[in-house]
Amino acid sequence: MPELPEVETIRRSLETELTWRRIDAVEVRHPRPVRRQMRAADFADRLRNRRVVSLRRHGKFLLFDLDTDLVWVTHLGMSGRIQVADPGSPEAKHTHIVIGLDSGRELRFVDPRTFGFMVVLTPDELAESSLGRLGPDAYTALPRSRQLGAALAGRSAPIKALLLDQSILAGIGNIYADEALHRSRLAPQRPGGSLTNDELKALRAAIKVTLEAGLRWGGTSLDDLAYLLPDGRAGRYLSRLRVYGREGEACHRCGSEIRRAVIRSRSSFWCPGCQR
DNA sequence: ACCTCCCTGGCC
DNA sequence: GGCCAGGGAGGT
Repeated sequence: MPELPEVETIRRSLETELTWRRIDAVEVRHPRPVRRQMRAADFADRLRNRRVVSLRRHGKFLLFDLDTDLVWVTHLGMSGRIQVADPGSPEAKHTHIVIGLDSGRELRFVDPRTFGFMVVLTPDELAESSLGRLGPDAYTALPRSRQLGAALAGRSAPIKALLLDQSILAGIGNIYADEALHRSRLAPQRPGGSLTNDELKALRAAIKVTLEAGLRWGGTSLDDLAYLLPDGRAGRYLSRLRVYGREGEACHRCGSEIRRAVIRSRSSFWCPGCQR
């Protein structure tokens, strides 16, 4: 499940393949991935003959700037993958969108669960979209602990739920939220507004270190391989996870048994021994 | 601020 | 055959 480190890894690996490439052909085979396009036909019409100028990311959203003022937005959802391949090479099941490039290669959007989407937006549409309500990027614009505290002040919701709220911080998902909380020794159930200044500092530092670690290892590919790099390689952070998916195993820090609980209908893993 | 739904592959 | 994974939109 692509979170910030996975999406950033994908963005970086696409940069050489896409920058200044012209889009020659657009084939949409399944309507659902373009559901966010107000007029479905706009997707292909707005992409065709445009060049990709730059590749940006905000939270889990990929933003490809075109040589007009249009922005090609991609969200990978739960199971979305972007592949760049030679036309005619074997296609993955659930290849929903195929975009031909003037390099002779093609970009394929593959997404079994179809939670992901692609859409091409004008600046106005972009501002009005959910991207306009995104909080600061958790990696490139991580707020100081003071600002983080201000955002969490008065909130009784569990800190785990607030870390997943993209309007507070953009880019953290279920895995990195649990990992950052373990690093900061905070229990996921703690009310967001209950964190002391020292705890806020620890949390901020933990978010930074956790995202950097994820990035360094190319992100987390779970056993389902829902997330893979565009060249098909897997991220290698899975074996370094400290709590996520480790229910019943020993905490590397204190030896206690990792527990799992459902918080806001999401699995949370934490160590009752060293997270308070 | 919270709940439900969307979707398929994989596993029991 | 049924359940689980879960990001984000939309509704209340």
